[in-house]
Amino acid sequence: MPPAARIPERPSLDGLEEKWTEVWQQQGTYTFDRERALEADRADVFSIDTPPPTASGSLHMGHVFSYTHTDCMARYKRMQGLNVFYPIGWDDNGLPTEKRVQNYYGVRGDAALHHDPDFTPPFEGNRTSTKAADEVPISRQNFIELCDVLTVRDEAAFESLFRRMGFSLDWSISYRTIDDHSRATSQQAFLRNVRRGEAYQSEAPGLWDVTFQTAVAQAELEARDYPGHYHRVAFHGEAGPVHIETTRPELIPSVVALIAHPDDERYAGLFGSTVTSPLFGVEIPVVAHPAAEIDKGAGIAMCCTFGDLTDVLWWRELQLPTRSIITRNGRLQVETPEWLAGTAGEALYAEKLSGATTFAARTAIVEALRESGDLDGEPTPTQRKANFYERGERPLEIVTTRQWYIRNGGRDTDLNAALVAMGDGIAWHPAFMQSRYANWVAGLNGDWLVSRQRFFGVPIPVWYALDDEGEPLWDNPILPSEAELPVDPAANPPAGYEESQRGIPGGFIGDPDVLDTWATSSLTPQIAGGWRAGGALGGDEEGTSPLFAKVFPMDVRPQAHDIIRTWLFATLVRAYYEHGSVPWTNAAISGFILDPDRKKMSKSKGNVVTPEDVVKEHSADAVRYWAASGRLGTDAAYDIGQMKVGRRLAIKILNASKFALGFGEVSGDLVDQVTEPLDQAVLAQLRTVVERATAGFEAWDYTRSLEATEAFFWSFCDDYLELVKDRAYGGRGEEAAASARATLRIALDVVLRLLAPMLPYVTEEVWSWTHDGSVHRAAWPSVTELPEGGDPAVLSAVADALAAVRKVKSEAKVGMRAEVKALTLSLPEAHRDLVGLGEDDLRAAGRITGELTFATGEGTETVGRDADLIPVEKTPRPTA
RNA sequence: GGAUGUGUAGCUCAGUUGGUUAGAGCGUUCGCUUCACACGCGAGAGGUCGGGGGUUCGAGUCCCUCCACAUCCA
Repeated sequence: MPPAARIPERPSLDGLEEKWTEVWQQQGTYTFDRERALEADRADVFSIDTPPPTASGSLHMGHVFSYTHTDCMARYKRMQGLNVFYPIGWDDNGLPTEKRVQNYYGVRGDAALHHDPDFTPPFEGNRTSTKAADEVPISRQNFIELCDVLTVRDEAAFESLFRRMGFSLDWSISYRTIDDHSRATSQQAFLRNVRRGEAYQSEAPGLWDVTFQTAVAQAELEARDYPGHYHRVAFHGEAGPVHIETTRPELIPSVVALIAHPDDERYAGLFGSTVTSPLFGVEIPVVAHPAAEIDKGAGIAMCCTFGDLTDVLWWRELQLPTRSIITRNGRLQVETPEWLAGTAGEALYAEKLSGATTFAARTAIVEALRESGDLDGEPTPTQRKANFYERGERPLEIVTTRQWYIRNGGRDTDLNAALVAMGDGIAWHPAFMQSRYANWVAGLNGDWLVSRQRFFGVPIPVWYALDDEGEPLWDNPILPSEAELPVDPAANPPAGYEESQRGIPGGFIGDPDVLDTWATSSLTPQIAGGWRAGGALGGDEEGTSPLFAKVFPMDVRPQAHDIIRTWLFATLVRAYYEHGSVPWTNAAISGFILDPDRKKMSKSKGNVVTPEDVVKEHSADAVRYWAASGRLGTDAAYDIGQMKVGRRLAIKILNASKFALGFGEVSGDLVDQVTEPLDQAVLAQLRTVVERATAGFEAWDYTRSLEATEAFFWSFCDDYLELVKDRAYGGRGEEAAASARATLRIALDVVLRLLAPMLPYVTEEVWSWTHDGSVHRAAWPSVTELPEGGDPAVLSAVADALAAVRKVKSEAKVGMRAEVKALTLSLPEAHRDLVGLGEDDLRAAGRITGELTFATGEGTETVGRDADLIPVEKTPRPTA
């Protein structure tokens, strides 16, 4: 079909997204070529460790922003001829999903309940109450089933948006972090960590969220201001009372020492002596430790097991006894602690503290302190920093539990240094992001806690044998073989046991916990790449898929900077252990989206806009244009204006292309037909544009590439197209017309390809008018396809002259169609011959019908004067 | 308090190793029905480059210092 027949009468952006999304899917435009990858070198593949979005409800502009950045690079690499491996995953396991399921269905997981095969949830997204008390407790398995249902539904909505945005993902390579393959991969990696000693279990005090009833890792912490009161409380020493100030008087029953700074002369005399606690009369030592802050409160602190992380530090370094009273549900333990037996406070504990919340216990203790006279003055309000789980609303408690850890350099300086050094094996975009990484790793102070007391996660693949007393043999966990994976120790017995032996002496128990979400998502390169064969990549191989070596280490990890400490770091740790290499050779770090007031967009601030509406209103190309205007590492403003600019650019591409292709057929070798100096000049300019656009992408700076092409395209439309219009219509003979038509076709062909990574829809539409294949599979433009020679200065000189003509008309307030009967152009000496080379085009574009004289002017500007203008006769508008 | 980044026109941003008169888009003002496009076209106004000091023949760019903002970590 000739182009003329394919070009629509009135080109429009409407419907392009539906049309091309469908075509791309049918034709497998973005399909990774597995066979080719297996036969070719690793360098033939460009593999992307796509961030799996958390499928917990809604997408935000940050997704659209960051995924567009990656997609621009993916499309560039594809046009460079690389076999692009661009999988898509969904991070559906973990607490966000559980919370969403809890709220959506009005249910709560309860490990003590049994599976109900006929269970119907009480609500379906129509819940009016959000009170925990109104949630129906259901079994672990029922809860997981609901998680599965809802995540699949959410993922479908995500997919629809991602397709509409034109992300060139290979939808046939997909995974969910909770699917069989991901669970097996995660468990396999964890078991290898266990067998090599990189993972271990430990019973230790750790941060605990009493709302979610789960342990929390350092990376999930958030320090927040939390209001409280300082209580000045007297401890009793031989030489009189010692006053401490505490915000947590309810922990007085668990006090194990009073601690002051070794240089603090106020307390020097007390070090080595003992005091007794108020109300309870427990004898405790007064000791020195440099972590005590001289200028904080009274300068002497009570160390409890455990009020905060400093208590843990003192307890460990000073080898203090353990007197824990806070339990996993955040309440004080019911039994009166043994160290209080026979004390004055034994009755107080039994009557007022047993099973109390920390809040109630505080009230009871303060009241008792008042009565006993140990409270000095009234409590004074204070703001203190308290540790919160990032998704929690109550301060974390510290509870001693048995948990699994993966060594991450937090307790081992050699390992720490090795992991920091791993950052050198990655090209960071932008480079300064590496210091954020190094900073975080160097500041770690504990290993990575991976046990989570939750439901919708990858089960820790471990059982424990029970001795004759029914006590677990913690030190010899029973591990499954890799062939058995995935396993669920809570549902199935280990090899050699019957399910009937669960929980009875001589039998076994399963580890009840699941792995931290990051412990699975830190393996996305392995999951997507087939480190453990199977899954999305298919294949019946055992062990590792042969494809893995062709995609790993991957070429790029795209992500935002807030999760360098979590996702990026964790992925590095796992690759270091399993492969001794970096997981990817580039890290492309996107910034955040800020609202017009420069505040980070977030749900809690209520300033979130939904991408679905934005895309519908402005078009995918327009939204992509906005996103591509944001450089890696730079926070960007949510800017509708920029989207409108993008939309205008897309429409301009449609209209200018229709025009440029509409002058008639071209045939034969186009390059040979370019004979006019002005035409050679525009192609010479275009050579520079190709170089700059390519250099931009090579430096991971798609924005620079876009700017270079866009600037060329606008002046191409405003100046070149106007200049050659008349000639292209045939105004000066067939050969001169052919030169213009060939040039327009050549230039458009190049420009469309240069813009294709950012504006996939409009470029594909226009490309289809003159080509059969997809522009997204076309070769990235090269300077060698453009004719050599040509002087770009010819075009700029003629364009300057045309601008001078326009200015004359504009200042005379006449239309651009006004005829010029006479004009003098004052211009730099060097421009005169250049303008002469395009004088006929200049005359046509400027409607210069009379005498045109040139004068040598000062400076570099071209100025028109002594103009004799004849305005166009205004024909009366037909009255309607 | 520490780390990292940012500060250029009313707004959003470019400005590569120091080198003519600091650029673009949006917005604004004026003008134009121009046979691809009024979702368009043309022309204009608008900046002591956060403050101060220094190096240099020359600084938006390099050094010092201060200020403000942002993110992460204490």
